[in-house]
Amino acid sequence: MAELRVLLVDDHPVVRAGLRAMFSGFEDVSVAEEAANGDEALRILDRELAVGGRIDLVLMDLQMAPGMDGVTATRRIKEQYPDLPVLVLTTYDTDADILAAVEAGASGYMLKDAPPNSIRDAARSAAAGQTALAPEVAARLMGRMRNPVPSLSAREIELVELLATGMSNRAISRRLFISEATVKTHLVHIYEKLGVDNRTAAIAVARGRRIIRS
Amino acid sequence: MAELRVLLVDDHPVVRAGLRAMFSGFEDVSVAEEAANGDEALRILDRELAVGGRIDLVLMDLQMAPGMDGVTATRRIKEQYPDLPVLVLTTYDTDADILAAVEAGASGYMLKDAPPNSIRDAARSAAAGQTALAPEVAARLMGRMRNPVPSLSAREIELVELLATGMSNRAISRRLFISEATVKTHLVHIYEKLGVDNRTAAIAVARGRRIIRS
DNA sequence: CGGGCGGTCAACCATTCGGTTGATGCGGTG
DNA sequence: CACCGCATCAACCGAATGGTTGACCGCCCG
Repeated sequence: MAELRVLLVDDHPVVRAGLRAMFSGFEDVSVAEEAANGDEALRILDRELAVGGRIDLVLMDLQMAPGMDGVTATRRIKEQYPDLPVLVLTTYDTDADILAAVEAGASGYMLKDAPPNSIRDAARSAAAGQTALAPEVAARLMGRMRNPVPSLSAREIELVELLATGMSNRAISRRLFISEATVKTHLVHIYEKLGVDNRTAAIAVARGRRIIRS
Repeated sequence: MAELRVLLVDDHPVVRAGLRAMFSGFEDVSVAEEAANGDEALRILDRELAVGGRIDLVLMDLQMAPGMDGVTATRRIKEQYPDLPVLVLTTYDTDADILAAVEAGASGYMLKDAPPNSIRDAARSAAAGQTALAPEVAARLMGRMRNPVPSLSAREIELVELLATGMSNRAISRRLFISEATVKTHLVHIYEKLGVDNRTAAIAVARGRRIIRS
């Protein structure tokens, strides 16, 4: 098989250097380009693919300080280049992050503290059109499948995330373009599922269960 | 000058590989050892320095998933090897992290998204006995000096910690053996100091400023 | 010693939140 | 098709929380 050409998207030069060093040990994978944020990644893809260049895989961090975040960048990339696989490589494995990445069209979800071999294997799988999930991530998804009762819906997780930022019901309703009544209905469902009876307790439980990032 | 021998402490293999790759470009700096957490770092130092080995600088991450965190590890290292400089290299630049690192005896505080040159220069400075601060970090410290943020009292911090567990005012009053009225008074003061107007926002701000640990 | 600060408490009122009932529409599944 | 889960909205009420005023005490510091 031809050499795999990868675009790295991560705001940390140190991480980019680490991945570059890691891949340099394999002859069938090479880092073709690097971007520090989503905007830069899109510019590189536009430029590179327009002139007949080749990129086989995007390695995407989710947390990026300034500019476009990883989820948005992933969504944009999949809109413009649906066949280009995007493998998320990040630090956290919360439900909120995983669901957002999957919904945005990611081909896989790996954690940065994984051993180099796993990351390399995941890159190859994703480039081959397969789905590559870290064991921890796969376990969380399986848990949601098997046991849908205690797990929140995607919309409810969205609510809890806003809850945790300290927003009032009114503020949340405006942010999500829904009525305050709907917010309250969602909250009641969330309280039931988490076994609590107020918002601060809901946040505490959601943090403990890694539904949202701590 | 003799070659600088560095101990890397970071739980991410990718980051360690990146730093190793970065330093490999300079002949006067080399990565002598790597540790994935604080315990491992201390074991390596004990073993290495006992047999006459040489370590000139510790590069320390603050966030490490399992085992000893970076601040504790730094404190322990400075207790046992006061002359061994520890340069903190982390992702976040919150006041509490910086102050905790400085209090623990760190010789400097750099951010991972800094350009490789800056990190290399900081490593050299720290090894030479100087203090190395990232520009962003220096700015935050200066800002605190000029414009001290109203800080919470010990009692108020106690309140916020209970708040974050999801307890009601009544529950808090019972836990602390004070009246509900007193709880409310404390909360009003906390809201003023943090610039918010409800409990969940207070928790969010306190987390953001690392007043309470997540 | 006087004033400031932190901690305690009370009474009062407005606002927000929690909880219920009931209802509509949509999409997937047996 | 009928059912069910999800998301949406409304009206209503009691409880909790937010905000204000005012007060007392102990401690430290100038």
